[in-house]
Amino acid sequence: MLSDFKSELSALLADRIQALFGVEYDPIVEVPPRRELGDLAFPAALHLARTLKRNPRGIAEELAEDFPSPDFVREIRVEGAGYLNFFLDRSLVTRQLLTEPLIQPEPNSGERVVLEHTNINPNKAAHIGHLRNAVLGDVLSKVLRALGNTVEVENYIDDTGVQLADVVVGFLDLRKMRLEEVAALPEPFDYYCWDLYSEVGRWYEEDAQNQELRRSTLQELEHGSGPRAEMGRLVSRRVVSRHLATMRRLSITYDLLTHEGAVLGLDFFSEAFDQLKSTGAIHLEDDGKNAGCWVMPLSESEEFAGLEDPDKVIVRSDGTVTYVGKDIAYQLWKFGLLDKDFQYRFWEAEDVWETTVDGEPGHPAFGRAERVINVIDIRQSYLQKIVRAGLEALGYHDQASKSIHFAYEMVTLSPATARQFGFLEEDGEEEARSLEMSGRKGIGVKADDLIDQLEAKSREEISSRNRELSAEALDVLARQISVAALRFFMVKATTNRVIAFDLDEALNFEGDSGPYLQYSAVRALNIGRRLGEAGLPTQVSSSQVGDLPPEVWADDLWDLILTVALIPQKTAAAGESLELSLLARHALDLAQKFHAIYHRHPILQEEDLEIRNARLATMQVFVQGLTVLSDLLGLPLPDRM
RNA sequence: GCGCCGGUAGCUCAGCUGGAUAGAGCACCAGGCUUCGAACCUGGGGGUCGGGGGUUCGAAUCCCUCCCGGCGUGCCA
Repeated sequence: MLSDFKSELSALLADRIQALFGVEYDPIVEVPPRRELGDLAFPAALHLARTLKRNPRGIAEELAEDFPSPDFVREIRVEGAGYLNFFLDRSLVTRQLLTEPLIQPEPNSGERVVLEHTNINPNKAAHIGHLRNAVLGDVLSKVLRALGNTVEVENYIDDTGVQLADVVVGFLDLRKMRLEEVAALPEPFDYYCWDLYSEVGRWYEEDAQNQELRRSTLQELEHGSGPRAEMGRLVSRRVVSRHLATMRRLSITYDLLTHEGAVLGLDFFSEAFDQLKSTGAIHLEDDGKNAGCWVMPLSESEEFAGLEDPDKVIVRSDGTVTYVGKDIAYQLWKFGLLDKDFQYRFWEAEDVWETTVDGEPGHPAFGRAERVINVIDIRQSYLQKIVRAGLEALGYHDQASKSIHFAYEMVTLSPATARQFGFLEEDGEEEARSLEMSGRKGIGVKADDLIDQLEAKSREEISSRNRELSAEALDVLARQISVAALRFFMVKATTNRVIAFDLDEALNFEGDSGPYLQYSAVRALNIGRRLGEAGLPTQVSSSQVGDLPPEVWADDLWDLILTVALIPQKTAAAGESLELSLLARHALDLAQKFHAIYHRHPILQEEDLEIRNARLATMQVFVQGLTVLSDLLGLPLPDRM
C-alpha cells in the first residue's frame, strides 16, 4: 500500500524532472526523521544540485511548484537543505491499513526453498550458540513464507562424525558400558553426554593410545555396522530426541531430518564424483603435497585469491571423501541435481520425517529446491564458498548463485557469566574478554538450563503482580514470556556481531526485550476489554475512519500508523538481506511508540467521539502491526501477563 | 602473510547505497500509579563516532593508511 504510493510519487517526480530539466533520474524515497517534516521525503534536489549546478532548495521549490499531486497527498513542502517532502492523507492511509492484509506477496513470486538450520552434533546437549542458529533459521522460514515462498526446513544430523565417535568411545571404552545400560540411562541423556564428551577429551590427552579408538569407531560409524555403530545409533537417537524437545520448547520444528549416515549409505558421493570428474571440475594430483588426491582448483575464482594452497582436496589419497566432497553431493541433492534420492521414514514419536537407507513408501517429495539456504555460523564461510564453487565448476551456475550461506557470528560468554558458571576464576585477573564456548571442553550454557531460568524468572515476575492465576495458566504464561524473551534476544542482534551472552542481560525483561513487546500488546487488549465492559464500541469500522477529519490525527498517533505501514518493506528487506534484526528493531520501535501514546492519549475517558475513534483506530492498526511482526519473530502474544 | 568481521555514551548496541539537531536499552539522577495494568512513561547528565590523511557544499557513513580485538586460511568437521 505504502510502496504503491511511493512508486506512484517516484514516477511522477521522475517525469517532472525529465520535463523541467531534461535529466534522467530515478528518485530515492526516504522517511523523514520527524513527522512534522513530512511522511515521505525525496532528496532528489540534493542529488541533482551538482549536475544542474544550482542550489538544491531552488530545484526543490521548482519541483514542488504545481506538482500534480494524487489524492492521497495532503501537502507538499520543501524542507531542510532541499528535501521535497510529501504529507499523506492520514485518514485515507489508516482506512486502507484496516482494510487490507498488511503483507501481500505478489502471486507466483515465490520460490521453492530448502532451508537448513540447527544441525547440532548428536553427541551432547544443545547450548546457547545452537539457539542462535535455530532461532535465526526459524524466523527466516517464517519471513520467507510470508513473502510467498514455499519453504522446506531441514535439520542435518551428523550421525557418523568424530564428535559422536568420541562419545561412543566414552561409553564403550572409558565407562565400559553395554548398550542396554546406555539405553537405560535416565534423562536428561544429553546432559550426561555433555559431561562424558569433555571427559573423553581429557582421557585422550592422558594417553595418545586412547585416541586410536576414535579412528576405529569413526570407521565403524561410517560403515554403519558393528557394535560401535549400534552404540552410535542409540546415542545419536537419544540425543537428537532431546534436541528436538528443546527446540519444541521454543516452537521450532522441522520438515525433515537429514542424516549423514543416509548420505553415506546411499553413496550420494559416487554420482557426484562422476559428475565432478567428467566435467573436469576435479583432477587427480600426481605430485606435490596433494599427490594421490582428487583436488578441485580454486585459483581461477577471485573469491579465493591469495590462498597459499589454491587447491581443495575432495578425495583423500586413501580414497576417503572429505567433508566438502560430501557436502557438494548433498547440495546437489537439495537442488534435485542428483539422480539419487533418499529413502524416508516417519519418526512417529517426534512427528517428523527423516532420511534413511531403507524407507517406507508414501512420503512427501523432498528437496528439488530453486534456492538453498544453509544457516551456519560464520566460521564455515570458507567451506560454504567451496561448495558453491563446486556447483559452479560443474556448470550449475544458476544453482551456484542460489546457494546461500546465511552466516552469523558466534555466541561467547560474557566475563561475568563465565565466572558465574565457574569457567573463569571468581575474581580472576583482569580478564575482561569474553569466553568462547567449547563442547569439547564442556564450556557453555546449555539451552535447557537457560530456558528453565527464563521460565523461573517469568514465573516470579508474573506472581509478583498477578496472584489469582491457576497453576496451568501460570505455566502457559511463563512459557510464553520466556520464549519471547529468548527469541527476541537472539534476533535483535545483527548477524555479524558476536554476542557476548550475559545471563543477567538475557533475564532482563525491561527495555529492549520480548516481554516489553508483549506488554504493549497486553495493554492494547486490556483497553479493548475495558471498552467492552463500559458498553462502548471496541472497534472502529474502516468507513468511520475514512470519514475522520484531519485534525484528529495527532502527530504521534500518525507516526505509529506510518510505522505499521512500513512493515511490508521491512519484511522484504529482512528477507532479501537476511538481516532479521531489522524486524526485531522495527517491532521495538513500534512498541515504544505505542507505550508513549498510551500515556498521552487515553481512550476510555475521551469524550470527543472523533478523537476517541482516531485513537481507537490507531490502536487497532498497532495490534495488527504488532501481531504480524510477532508472528514473523515467533513471539507468542499473551492476553495478560 | 593473506582474507572476512568488529572498534559509536560508563556498559550492550542501532545508524554506515554520504544529507535534516549522532539515536536506543541498561546503569545513574529527578519526576509520574484513587484516572485504559509502573514488565510502563516524562525529563536530565553523559559522545574528539579507534588514530591520521583525503574526496565533497556536506563524512559515523566513501577512499587511503595505521592501531586494537575476533574469526578464517587442513588429506578435522
